Amino acid sequence: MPVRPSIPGPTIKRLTLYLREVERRQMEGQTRISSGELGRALGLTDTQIRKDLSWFGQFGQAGIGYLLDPLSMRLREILGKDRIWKTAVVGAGRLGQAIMSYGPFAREGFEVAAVFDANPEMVGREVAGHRIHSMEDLGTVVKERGVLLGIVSVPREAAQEVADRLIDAGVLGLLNFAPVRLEVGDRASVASVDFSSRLERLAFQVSAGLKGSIDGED
Amino acid sequence: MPVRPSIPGPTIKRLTLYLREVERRQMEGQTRISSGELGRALGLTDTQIRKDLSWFGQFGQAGIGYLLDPLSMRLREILGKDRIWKTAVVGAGRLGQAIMSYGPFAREGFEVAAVFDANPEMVGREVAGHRIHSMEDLGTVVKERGVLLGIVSVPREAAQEVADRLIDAGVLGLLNFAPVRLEVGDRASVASVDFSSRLERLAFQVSAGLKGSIDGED
DNA sequence: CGTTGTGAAATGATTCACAGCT
DNA sequence: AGCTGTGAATCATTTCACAACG
Repeated sequence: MPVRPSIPGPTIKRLTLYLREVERRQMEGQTRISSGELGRALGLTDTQIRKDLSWFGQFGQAGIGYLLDPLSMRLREILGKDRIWKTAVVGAGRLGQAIMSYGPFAREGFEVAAVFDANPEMVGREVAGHRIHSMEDLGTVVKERGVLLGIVSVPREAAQEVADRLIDAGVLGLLNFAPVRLEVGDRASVASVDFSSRLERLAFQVSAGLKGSIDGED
Repeated sequence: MPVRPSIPGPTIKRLTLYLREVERRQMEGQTRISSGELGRALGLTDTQIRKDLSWFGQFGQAGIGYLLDPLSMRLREILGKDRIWKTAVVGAGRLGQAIMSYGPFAREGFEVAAVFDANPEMVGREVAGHRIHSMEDLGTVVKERGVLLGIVSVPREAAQEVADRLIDAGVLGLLNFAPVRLEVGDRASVASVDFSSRLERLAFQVSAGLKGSIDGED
């Protein structure tokens, strides 16, 4: 993985979108695509796409475009999707359940390897094919199964402690759904999904009369 | 709402975090805060916070900091949280249910005013205190109840059609959970929560050995 | 020709540095 | 002394413009 200067965050985000679109088109039997066509599908400019890809070498053919097979393979490799990521879901409430049963999850190279919940009534039950473990077993189960990523879907108050325990057990990355900043120092990577911040920003956009998609962030 | 030049997207995102932190401290009885203290809590610099706030006038007191009461009031006003936003949830699967029963939702000025699902077995049932309506009734119910925001928690394939129907019914903003770009032209505002893109970016961060929080986007 | 790849220019956002208020 | 508000400088990202290629 030759990544000399550091790749812009926004580029990484778009790479995930390229891969998704490319894979969809592969399934439909398409074999090539130009940066212009891909851009139209995703609401981006052709230049942006070529610039993003140029960070990782040259995969296109001038006058033709990109072949989908090598492109998707390279994107998977860049994004670390050429392996299976074992994840632990902590918090088996409605959100945790929604995440576990999210269809694309498994197909996209992520495996729910363990599920934990603090509620004694949940422990032992099965949700979406996964047996729920007690929080007390978190350390041992996470280590035993070689879990690398943790999904934090617990209430705000419990999030930091869950993060600490996951990291102590050897987890390298956390996906945080709680509305707090997790303090992890340099012990792990953190990404957040902040549902209510997003909703608030939507309300702002509407108030301000801004129309169209305004993602980019978060 | 005096907003002359256009406010940076990242600023708006941070404003939602400021408001959240300020409100928490208000509940704890605190009455003032400096940009430095707020920054420390949120992992941001003091300068950044002052610059963000400066887009909306001057609320601070040199030598003292910011008074929490006027600050939170002004932030709510800026973000459009000085009113109740009626929302419709379309798709009452596990994700839709998780959203509806999300505690902070109501407290934060958003009201679930209607819920719809395409599955006939769901229609008529109650989830988290909300009666599920048939998709056929979407247009009439949304209009009747004056719904302004739509939450799209349906499978990818159905998302665009749901978006179109919500917009036709008068909805001004969409919060999209499906992994597609919704095409809305200038008929509405869209914000997306892209769970799998986030997870993929987390995997990338871990592969690349990048530590610490890396949000910002999405 | 249509399309890629990429330096150079333009735009956007953050950080610096400091004047000014309490 | 402690802190805000802000223009100027820096840094990051996007867009432009165009040479090179099939």
